[in-house]
Amino acid sequence: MPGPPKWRHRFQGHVSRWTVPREVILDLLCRTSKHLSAKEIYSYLYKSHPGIGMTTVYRTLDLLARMGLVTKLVLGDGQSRYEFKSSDREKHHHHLLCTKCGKIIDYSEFLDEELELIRKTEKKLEKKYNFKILDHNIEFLGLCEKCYVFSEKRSSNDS
Amino acid sequence: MPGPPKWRHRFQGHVSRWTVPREVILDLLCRTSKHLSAKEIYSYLYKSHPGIGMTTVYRTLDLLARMGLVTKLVLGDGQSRYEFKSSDREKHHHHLLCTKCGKIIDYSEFLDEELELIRKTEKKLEKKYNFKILDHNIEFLGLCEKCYVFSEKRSSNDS
DNA sequence: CTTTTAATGATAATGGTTATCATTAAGATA
DNA sequence: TATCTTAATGATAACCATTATCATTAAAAG
Ligand SMILES: [Mn+2]
Ligand SMILES: [Mn+2]
Ligand SMILES: [Zn+2]
Ligand SMILES: [Zn+2]
Repeated sequence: MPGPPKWRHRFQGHVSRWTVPREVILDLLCRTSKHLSAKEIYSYLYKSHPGIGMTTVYRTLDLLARMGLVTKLVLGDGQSRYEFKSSDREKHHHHLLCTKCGKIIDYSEFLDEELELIRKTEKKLEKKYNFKILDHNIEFLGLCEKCYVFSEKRSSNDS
Repeated sequence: MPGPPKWRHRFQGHVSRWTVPREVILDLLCRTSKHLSAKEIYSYLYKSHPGIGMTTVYRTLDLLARMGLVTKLVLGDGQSRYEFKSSDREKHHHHLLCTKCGKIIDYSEFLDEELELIRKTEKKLEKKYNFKILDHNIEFLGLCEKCYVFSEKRSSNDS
């Protein structure tokens, strides 16, 4: 337990020991806005903590996800990605996903209306399907700016 | 090309040959409302067409997805799932996903308001992020009826 | 029917994730 | 602070969905 156990209090009731890998992985995720894969996290931490193994990265990410501190994104590119899940509503966001290059854009504008409708829909769905709704995913798929202009050039050349 | 080539016309411009595996896989998907994995499709077809290999199932599903006839669902349970994507708007739907048992519920009620808001949001996002939106995913995560009552029993026993 | 070659399918390879298990170290105790 | 208990770790192997290879097959054109 070297350094200030910045996140220890969060672990009450979830696990019995607050360890270096857990501190460091959570700390990395809360400092970045990127959507990191396990391997990327491993590679990044290797510089400062070469002792941490891949297995522990996976186990810790799974733990953090179960605790609700981290969101696991499964986007179909072969590896899961993880992002810190801030508790304050300001940072709640949804995603734009480029199906060509994999780019991920967070957006949090226009959410007020969106979330209001979601609440209403959730209530109706919970009642109709006897389903306890705990979270939602909203993502828009398409082409980012770069990929779009590229595909336009191609289709004009293919004439 | 045994039997009526029910789907052949759809392939114009996409591929040069309309084959038995393609016909049979697409036919299976359009007849079921389930969300089938590649292995499930392979197993099912094995009864009537033992010659079709797993590789072809994967290749065909990928083709159908690129053609827009099928939707690929990546839900994080280790295998992708596929469902027929009807062109008529009546059958457009979103999903309720049970994070405990993996159950998938299609819902198409309450979509009018939802889709209207989506259109508006899409326009704003396309403008702001120079992003060409082609599709959307909306899913609600939680516990299905069975898994919810089970978790309630457990927590009351744990007192 | 013959030809062309897109498409197939048996097989091996890939790669992300998980299971094993001996070792380590967090936190409790004295 | 030194010692103890055992949760947690990490090296390694195993798992398994998906993809790559390549010889063979069969759509469909002539
Ligand atoms: Mn994000
Ligand atoms: Mn569905
Ligand atoms: Zn892109
Ligand atoms: Zn369930």
